[in-house]
Amino acid sequence: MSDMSHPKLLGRSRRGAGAPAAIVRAKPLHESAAERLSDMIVEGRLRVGERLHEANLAAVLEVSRTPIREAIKLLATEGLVDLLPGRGARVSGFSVEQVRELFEAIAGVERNASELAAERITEREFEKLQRMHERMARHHAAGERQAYFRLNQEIHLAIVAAAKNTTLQAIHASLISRARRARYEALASEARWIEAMEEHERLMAALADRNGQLAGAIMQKHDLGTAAAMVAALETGSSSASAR
Amino acid sequence: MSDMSHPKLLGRSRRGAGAPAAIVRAKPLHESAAERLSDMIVEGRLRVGERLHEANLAAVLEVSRTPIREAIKLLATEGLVDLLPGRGARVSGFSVEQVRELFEAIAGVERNASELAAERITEREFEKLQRMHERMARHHAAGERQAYFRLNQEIHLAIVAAAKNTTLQAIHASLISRARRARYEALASEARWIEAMEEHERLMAALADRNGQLAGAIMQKHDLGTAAAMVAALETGSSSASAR
DNA sequence: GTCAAGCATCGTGCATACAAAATGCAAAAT
DNA sequence: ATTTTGCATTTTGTATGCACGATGCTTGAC
Repeated sequence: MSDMSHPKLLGRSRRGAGAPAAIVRAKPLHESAAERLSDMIVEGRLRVGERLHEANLAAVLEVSRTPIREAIKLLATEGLVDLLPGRGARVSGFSVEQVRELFEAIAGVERNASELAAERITEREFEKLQRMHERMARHHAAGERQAYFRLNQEIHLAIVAAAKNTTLQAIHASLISRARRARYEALASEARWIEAMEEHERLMAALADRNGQLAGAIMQKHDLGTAAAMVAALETGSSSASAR
Repeated sequence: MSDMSHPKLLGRSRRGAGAPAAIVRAKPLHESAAERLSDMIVEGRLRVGERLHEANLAAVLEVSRTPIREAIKLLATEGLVDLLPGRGARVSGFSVEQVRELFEAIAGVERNASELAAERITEREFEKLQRMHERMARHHAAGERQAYFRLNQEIHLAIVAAAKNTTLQAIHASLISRARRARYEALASEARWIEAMEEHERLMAALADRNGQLAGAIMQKHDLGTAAAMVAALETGSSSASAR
């Protein structure tokens, strides 16, 4: 690497020249850098155990080392990279055991959220959820996996949002972003295609009854099932490194 | 401010001269800076809503702005400060509502942890827990609040550790560190002195029986009780700002 | 007298410079 | 041949410089 494209004196020289009234909001560089790095890791362009060389990344992303360092620190708090003291950062490996832990935690959080959601969901929110659920069911019936999975994710997020607890929501978002990687590697979990749909049906029924305990229990079981499928896929595929 | 104590060429010059085999590990500046800032916020030396002026803090902590900036970013992920885009950081306010959310989340996590702990705790761990519990009971009986609360915290941590899920443990640690501030402001919660002890007794019994569901339920109720006491204390004291 | 525009000042965000630690390699000693 | 020690190089950690945006004050117009 180490090309000669020096960021030099450019950087953020121009702005506002393009769209006039567009509130671009000018996302700080360290933020977009973090997003791009996160994608690079999730998509496997940076492989497990690989070092995050600050100067290289700075050159690739065309910023200086400062925002790169800040971005790496952020990724570290998200668990995407391990920070070695004085020896830089590496893409963190995830063992099957760690994935199991992660999904166990997600299951717990989503159970709590489901219980609270059953108590606090508004009629309006519930109707919206119901519509999403129906759309998902149609995609399921049609065998449209991509759309099905996307809606599935959205529904989980909506339920957590309905719990009306931003702290819980933040924890959930963080865990889900970590799970992205595992999902990406094990693009399987599609074996659960059918049971998962049935569980969602029952979950919706429990929410309709505003039965928190039942909704929580179903959600937890649902998540643990997803986790098991994921772990199984990772264990057979087993191209992923463990590290640590 | 802006004193003339330039860090200049000193910094991390000497090492290893003192203790020979001591693995000092040389904590990076941004890390110790984060800890010191965190303490300053928790202890109220930096008040809610107050701006974190990078140059000032750099002078006070006798480092340059760079590690200060990195530390502030870390505090932001921990929720101790709010990051205004382009306008620096402020000590985040916590409304009573936010405290309620926080403790609701803690209650959920500790319930999950208790359930898992009941399944996974080793005999050895349980015995240690039992001894801690007994010591706590003695402090309780003797009216030694400080020691009582310290052991109380340790027991909660030990139970989470016994759940054998590092992800859950990390979430818990993060939430607890946020709760520190609320606890500091409302140094009350001491009204719960008695019920809390009874709940701990029942919790230990449930763990002894390896009854996860019961242990989880007790723990959650226990935490929600603590939360209610805390919120009540904050509402009467009500010197804390809300911000947002 | 109030409000707005312009200007001075301050502060953050990013870039870059520099020093110390870590790493790798080679040469020498065993 | 293997290991160790010293040196060169790479890379991180910290400091500082610089530019643009934000903030606040002054001055002028209505």
